[in-house]
Amino acid sequence: MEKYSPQTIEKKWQEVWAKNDVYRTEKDDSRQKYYALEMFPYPSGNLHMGHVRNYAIGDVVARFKTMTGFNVLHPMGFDSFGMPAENAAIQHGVKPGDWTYANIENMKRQQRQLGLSYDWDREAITCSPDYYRWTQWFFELFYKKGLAYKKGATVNWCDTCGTVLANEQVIDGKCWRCDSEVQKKNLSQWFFKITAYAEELLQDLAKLPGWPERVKIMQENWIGRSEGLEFTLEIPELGEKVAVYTTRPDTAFGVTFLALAAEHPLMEKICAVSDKAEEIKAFCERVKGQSEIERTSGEAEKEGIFTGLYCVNPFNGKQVEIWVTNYVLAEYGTGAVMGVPTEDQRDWLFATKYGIEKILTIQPPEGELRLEDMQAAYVEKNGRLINSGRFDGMEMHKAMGAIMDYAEEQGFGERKVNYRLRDWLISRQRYWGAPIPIIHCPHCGEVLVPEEDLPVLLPEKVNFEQGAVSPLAKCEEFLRVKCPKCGGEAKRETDTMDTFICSSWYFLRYTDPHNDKAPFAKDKAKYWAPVDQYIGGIEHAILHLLYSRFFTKVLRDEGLIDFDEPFTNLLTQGMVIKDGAKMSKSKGNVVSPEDIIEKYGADTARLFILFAAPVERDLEWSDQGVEGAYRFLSRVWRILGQFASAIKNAPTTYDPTTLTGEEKELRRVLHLTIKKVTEDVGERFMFNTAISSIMEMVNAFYLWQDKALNPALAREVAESLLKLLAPFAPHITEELWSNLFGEGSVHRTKWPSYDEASLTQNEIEIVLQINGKVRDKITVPVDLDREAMEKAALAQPKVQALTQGKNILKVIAVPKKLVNIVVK
RNA sequence: GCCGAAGUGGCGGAAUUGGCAGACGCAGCAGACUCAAAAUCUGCCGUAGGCGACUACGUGCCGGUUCGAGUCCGGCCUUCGGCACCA
Repeated sequence: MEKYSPQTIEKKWQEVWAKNDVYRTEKDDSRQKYYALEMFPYPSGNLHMGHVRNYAIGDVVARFKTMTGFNVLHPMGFDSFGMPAENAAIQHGVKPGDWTYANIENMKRQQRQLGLSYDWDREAITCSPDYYRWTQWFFELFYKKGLAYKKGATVNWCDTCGTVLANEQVIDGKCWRCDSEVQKKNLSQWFFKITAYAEELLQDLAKLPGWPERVKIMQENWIGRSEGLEFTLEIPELGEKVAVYTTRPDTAFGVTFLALAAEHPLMEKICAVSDKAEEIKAFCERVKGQSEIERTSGEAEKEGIFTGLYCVNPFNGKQVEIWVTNYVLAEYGTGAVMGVPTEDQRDWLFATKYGIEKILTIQPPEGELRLEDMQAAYVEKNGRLINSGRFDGMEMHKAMGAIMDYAEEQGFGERKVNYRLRDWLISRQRYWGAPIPIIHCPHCGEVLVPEEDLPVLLPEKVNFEQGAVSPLAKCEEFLRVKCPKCGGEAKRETDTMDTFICSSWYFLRYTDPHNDKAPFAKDKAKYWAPVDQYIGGIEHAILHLLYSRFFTKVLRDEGLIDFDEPFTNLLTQGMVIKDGAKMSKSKGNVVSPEDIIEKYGADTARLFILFAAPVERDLEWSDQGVEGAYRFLSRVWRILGQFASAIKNAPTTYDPTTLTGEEKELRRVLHLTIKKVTEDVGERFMFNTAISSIMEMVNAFYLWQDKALNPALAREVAESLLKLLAPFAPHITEELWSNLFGEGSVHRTKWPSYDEASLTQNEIEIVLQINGKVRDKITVPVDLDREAMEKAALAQPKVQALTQGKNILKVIAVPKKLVNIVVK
């Protein structure tokens, strides 16, 4: 027999599969669909192990679902706009498109080497004009629906990348991609109004039982809904009112100062009348210069400056000092906060530092708080009100409602729901993105590019010079355009779109990838979408998944699709770790998938990655573990080779009752394995235990290597073994299938079912415990009842010896499991 | 600080509903085969004590519930991930 040679057989079958188009999928209303999707990659140049893990998991799901009878959609594409392509252009003079497409070709080659069951005919590449035409079309849709708008904003600016970053893309004050310090800059920017869907994005998390709880919690926290009271305080000296938002209206009588953000709109008027105007201006400038991270860091010192002005607390008429501070954010709430030192720890620290008055307004249920003894604010949410006028003595939760009622009756406040979520800043001052299809006309203002003129193509001839301005803004040929409305000279918008927009709808494009009349046909999307199983890294738990959910809801409201949520089930895979740290070039612990494939083959790489850890947990890479996976596949190769001639000549059907006892046991193990693998793959996503049970079955098969085995049973074992292993190791199983059974592909066979009757055993080993400790084991008939079990247990010599002279208090018998004798 | 996840042999991990802790694999040890090595096959492999049948201990720590706890409850500790002055 020939030796197992993955290099030869893998290449051979990949060519056969490609030639015969075996993974091509078509809409078929007579069959139930299943949409399996892995997050598409950015074409950085090479696959890493994280990709391999992602695709291996997805491929098992897709192949398993195909074998169990579903019409499976399993596509792949590339999220191919983005900065690295532009950086390559700047640094090496390569065109971003050339660089990107070369990388795509290389990564596709590596994906093909893995033997993944993709329908490549459905490939979506976001930087292709056929694709971004529709990304622009969606922008126009959002614009027409009032969900895309422009506003001046203080934005996060990354000097290295020369672009604006969304708040969500700033990590620790640094650019999420290049890691350099983020600055503040004021620019006019395009936004998508995701906040219009805040409530639904929050509520609909309940419609996602197939999502990991932790992901839903992260999204919930990100949306950050709070209920509270917004009320206004008068500033008599200015003849103005200032609004504050609070989630603790019960503390409203304890307000002793008002804290304003440095960016607050009233600042100018305050400076006009304050005799400390210069100081205040200087303070505000300094605070604005600080990065958001500096201002919001937990360690940062709370700072402020008294404006010399006062406002009036409408609840008790008390005069309240107005301060400007560094710890109040302009973007959240109203940019002004009521300061209650006794019941908010930040306010406590601030008031203590600057000697501001403190008024205690809540007493805990037990004991008495005294201001002079307090070392920190009382932040517990229970107690009764004091120093709060008519609300004195009221339980605080009741008081919240009563105080809000009062504010609404008096007309100076109203209940309000606030969200932490901010609108999505989509403008990028970059070249390598989808151009925003807007024309700025001196007469007509903002004009959408007519639909028939889409796509707005990226110009080929552009200069890439290091600098902060987008190459598009310097490209005359792109810039100059006639106004579609009046025909006069006009200028194109030069901002491009955040790449998260491209990836917010790609799963819909896969359902109808070649459509040039629409982003997708409604009937095709209706058949295939939503995605049944989405698989990807936890790092996308918020941004990508939230944006895709937002897109889905807008498209649903437009009538393009008829479902609320894009991804019915979500699987978040763990990272691939080596030597205790995530694989990365800087740490020098990278293992190249191509090297592993070259040495052991794709089947080994896939099998190891799926066997070494449960999919949701981090996976520690082990070169020796890879060896083990290779040894296992070689074992399968050898044992099936050994039985090959017997299997080929064996009858296809037989009567299992004619088997010998030992043969029946082998058949029992086989059917037990079928049951286990079916459940582990189909219901639990426990691929590691599925593989281990296949290994156990192969071990049982191995015991027969030198013995005569019923050839029909050998055939049944071989057939089922290859089918069970096929989703994990598609090449070796296809080769062996072809060798043993001739025509047809193992991947087009029906998943094996198990014979319940074969699983039953006549006898079973049960455990005998005394006081919960295992003392003996006996073999009994499987259907023995409790009473007989007790009797059998008590008759055991060892049990008798150990219970001699002791009181038997109780005997617990659990059929098929154990007997526990409680003695004293 | 808040939220979330995890903690089991030398290592990765298993134990699905409260019922034999350590499946499967890796590493290690011994043997078979071989002139020899590799490959392969077989056996052993939690800790301590014992020649041994065996005994005691053992799932991060302390307590509880239960005939019985890795699993449930209460309180801690550690590690990892996310968020972090959100009013």
